Amino acid sequence: MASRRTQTLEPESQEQAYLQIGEVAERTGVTQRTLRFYEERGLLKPPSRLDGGFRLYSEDDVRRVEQIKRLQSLLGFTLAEIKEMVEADEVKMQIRASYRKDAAISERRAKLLRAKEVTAGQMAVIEQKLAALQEMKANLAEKLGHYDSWLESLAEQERAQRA
Amino acid sequence: MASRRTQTLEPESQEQAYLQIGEVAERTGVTQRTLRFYEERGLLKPPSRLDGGFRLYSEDDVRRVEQIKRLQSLLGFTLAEIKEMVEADEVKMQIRASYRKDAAISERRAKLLRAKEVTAGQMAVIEQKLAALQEMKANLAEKLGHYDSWLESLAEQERAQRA
DNA sequence: CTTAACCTTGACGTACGCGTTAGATTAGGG
DNA sequence: CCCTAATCTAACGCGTACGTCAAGGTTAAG
Repeated sequence: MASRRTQTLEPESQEQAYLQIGEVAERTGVTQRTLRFYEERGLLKPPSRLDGGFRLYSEDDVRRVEQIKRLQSLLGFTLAEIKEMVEADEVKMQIRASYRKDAAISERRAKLLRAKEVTAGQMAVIEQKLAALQEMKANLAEKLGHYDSWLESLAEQERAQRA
Repeated sequence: MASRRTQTLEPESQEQAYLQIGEVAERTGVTQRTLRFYEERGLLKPPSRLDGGFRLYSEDDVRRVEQIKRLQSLLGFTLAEIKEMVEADEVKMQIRASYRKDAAISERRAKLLRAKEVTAGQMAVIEQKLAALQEMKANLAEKLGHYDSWLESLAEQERAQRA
């Protein structure tokens, strides 16, 4: 049994600890197919590769996959919508990377404003969903109250009957 | 031009104002195909029919369709999940209908407890989503704060440069 | 009674989000 | 060097949630 799995692929000195696709799949709970699919659809940037062609993911990639799963399963966004959101994050990363660079101030401000705009849009979507959820929660709470009062009245009937 | 559309189909005396499928589609924003599809999948109970076979929907049906749309588009539930939820509502309706009937008290209590259980389950799901959404909102708010402070520091740089 | 608007039941088509082989290649312990 | 687990690409399959004809039947205004 040639059980492999160098899992961290030797974090030489203190470079990134790269992960192969199987590890990422295990840690995130999605399948390898799904990871390749997300790459196809542009949700994950093409990861670096080992000489043989094996994909090498970073911890950032893992975090992104987890974010995708949250957006998808908990909030019901489509992959297309999620792609827009992660692309906004990309912009943010780029800005952070070029922050100390010598880009023109007006250009940097424009980028920042754009990033802020996109984030505000995401915020609006989320607040809309929040409001809808809170309304539903209130409705359910009301129903639960009804059930309880009905149950109470049943109990009363029972006491009356036993008398 | 024989333009039709009796829309309310004569609310004789004060019986229900029935709607044909086209009206329901228009009011709810879904297609007729979707309404028939929901019926196939058990999300809408088979509506009454006109002698010719035309479907006749009630206002309750309209409300149900709107509820389905909310659950689907805002929260990303599948039709299967939504079916469970509307079936819980059916149970509630049945209970309300048989409330004055002479079913055994223990049986009615069992039904009520079951309905309460199901509703509590829905509540749990919603609270989970609420928590996730609030966390995301907090994250986005933090990002927005970062952007603002960056923009401020840019403005400061600009003032220093002009001096 | 005609006719336009509306409805009916199939039945096939489609976009999304992966699942599932199949066949070849690579990695690394023994 | 060999063996086997792990990964690769390519391609077809599948369940969900409808869209989109096709070929008629029904309703109501004129």
